[in-house]
Amino acid sequence: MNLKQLSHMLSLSQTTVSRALNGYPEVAEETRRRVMDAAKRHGYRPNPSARRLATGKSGMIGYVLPTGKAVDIDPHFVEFLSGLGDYARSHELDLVLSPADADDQETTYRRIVANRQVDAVYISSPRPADRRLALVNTLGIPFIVHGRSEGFDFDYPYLDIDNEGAFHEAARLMLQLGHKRLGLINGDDRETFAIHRERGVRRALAASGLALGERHICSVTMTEENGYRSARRLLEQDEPPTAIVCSSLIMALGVVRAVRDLGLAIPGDLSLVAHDDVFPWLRPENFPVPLSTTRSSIRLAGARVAERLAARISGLEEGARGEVWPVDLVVRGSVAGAPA
Amino acid sequence: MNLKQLSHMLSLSQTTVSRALNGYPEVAEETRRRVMDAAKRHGYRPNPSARRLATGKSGMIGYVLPTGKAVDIDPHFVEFLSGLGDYARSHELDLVLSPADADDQETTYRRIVANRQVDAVYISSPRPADRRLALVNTLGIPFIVHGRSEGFDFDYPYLDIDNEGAFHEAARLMLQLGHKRLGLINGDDRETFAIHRERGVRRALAASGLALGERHICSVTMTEENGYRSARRLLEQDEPPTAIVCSSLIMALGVVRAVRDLGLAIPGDLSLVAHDDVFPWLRPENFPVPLSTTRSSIRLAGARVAERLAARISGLEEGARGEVWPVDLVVRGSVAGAPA
DNA sequence: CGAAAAAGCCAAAGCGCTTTGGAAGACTCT
DNA sequence: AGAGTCTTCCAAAGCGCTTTGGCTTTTTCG
Repeated sequence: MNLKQLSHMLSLSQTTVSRALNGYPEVAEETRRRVMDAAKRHGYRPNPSARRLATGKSGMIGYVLPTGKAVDIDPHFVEFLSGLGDYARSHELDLVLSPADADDQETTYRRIVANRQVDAVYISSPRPADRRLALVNTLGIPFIVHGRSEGFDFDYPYLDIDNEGAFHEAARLMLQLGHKRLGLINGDDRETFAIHRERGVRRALAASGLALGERHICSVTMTEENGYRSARRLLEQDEPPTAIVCSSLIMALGVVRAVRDLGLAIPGDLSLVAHDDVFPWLRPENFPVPLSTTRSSIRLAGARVAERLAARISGLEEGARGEVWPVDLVVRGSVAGAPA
Repeated sequence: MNLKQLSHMLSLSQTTVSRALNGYPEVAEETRRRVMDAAKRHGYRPNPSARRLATGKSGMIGYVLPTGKAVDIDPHFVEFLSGLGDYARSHELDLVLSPADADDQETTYRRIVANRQVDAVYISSPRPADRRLALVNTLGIPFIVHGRSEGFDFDYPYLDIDNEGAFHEAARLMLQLGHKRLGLINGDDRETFAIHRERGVRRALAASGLALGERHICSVTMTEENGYRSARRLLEQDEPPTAIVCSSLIMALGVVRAVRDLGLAIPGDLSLVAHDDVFPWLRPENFPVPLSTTRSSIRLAGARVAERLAARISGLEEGARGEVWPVDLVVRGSVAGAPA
């Protein structure tokens, strides 16, 4: 059932039927009703390919997926996706993932924009002066960044959590408990979120006249194994930290294992806080010692990004609005006063 | 730069240029070269929307993503996606995720097929007599199932691992080590993979004249917490199992925690084997006691599914070929002889 | 050498929608 | 009543590609 058939059986022109369906004003109310009614009754749905060709709009949002033999997709992605999908579903938005060589995403961005394959894109895990950001900005496709970049002379729309504030609070808590030597097990410090977190910790320390030495920072991809290695590196030096702030629950697993291997105890010998993106399958309260966390649901962020993308596509949102969500600090059993 | 312009500057008809580019035979070799050359030089790329409208082919593969407030996307998905994307990239295939109400995916399948939004789809986590499978089968869109269903009177193309064989081997190993009481911590037993795994364990036990009682089976969604609860349930009964086979590494984390909470030891009091889908961020060799696993890379499966989908789209693969991958049994420190 | 077959190219008709530029009729206003 | 203004609808022109059917020109072969 296509427009031609439908308009023919209504004895109307395609023009009128099309306008009636798309809510244009120049069609009589009664006619519109007739059309809408017939469309529903016959289950007419405009062919998206045709509509796309005519309008250039696709009704889809895009994401360029970096891939490669050595590239692992972040497990956070799936949670973000849950939220995104949840919103997108209720608005009949589809998401197209365009896999790209991790080292050459530009080609892919250019392609999907030139081809008008999607109406908007989102960018995640941005770095300072991220080239993708500059690119989509000049390409002129609506977009939203999940996270933040730095060092641009233009503003851009983003959704981020207050990473600096969160880690500032976490570190401050440790300091208040009397800890003097803090360790930071961070994610890849080429990404802005990690930079912000480190900044937060440094700021808290500075306020107490302390500093964060190079040997008290680890910056690694967030795997259990790296959590373990980092913890050992931190804890096996002279004057090891008595408190650690860690960028992910998965790494925290490794930290806990290392602590145990070293014959230490949490929170007796080491206080631990980790960032929790709220995975359904791994919960901080279920750690051997319930884990204190800075918590922010990445899933909600996904939903919000979808919502804002939809708003941008339909012109409801404009400009470079940045949105920063506060982060909860949830204190559980894994923190205590500094050992004597 | 579109076809019209390109053909005009070559003084050829659109027909010829189109044919030259798409490898049709009725064009002279020299002409084809000229065309290809000019196309490359001017960076001509056919507009996919137009091509779609004309051919009905979209160059994308689809996946219907079940969503909902209470629906969690499986973390395995992201690994599968890595593989899929890796292959898709090299073939300029995009993946479109169509979010659907988890309780009504049929509408979405019908939509993407009717709209010809994608050339093929894949289905994951199938259940016995899975309705999605029957649906896409009748809708006539090329598809591949990742996993298997059961109870249909038609065959279908799939890629699955030998879940039954894997868990049969795992259980047999336990039996050979003298264990008499086995526990199974399985995934959701409405899904075929879980059924197959249970079947494998039962078969191994039966061969030794043993059976798997209801109280020795847990069937739960695969979270750390459920792993913990299941392990406690199994281990706190009279005559608890001395060996457990577990369906995922994530649950195994919970099992390990439970064992520790109960003051037991692995492998002294309990032998443990879990299935490993090969996540980059959680590795069995890094468990407190290196974990024995049945191992199969879900990422490779993703790549293979993409490959086969591409083959189906281009007509290279036909029929209902099923492909079952063997599973490695990797023995590490977490298994030992049954306690006296 | 002439007829038949093959090779090489093209004009034009779709694919199914949106949108432009009117046109006809109804209504308002002087 | 006639001019001007809305209102409501329509024919037709795209959007950029593929594909059908046909038309020349060249090659093949008895």
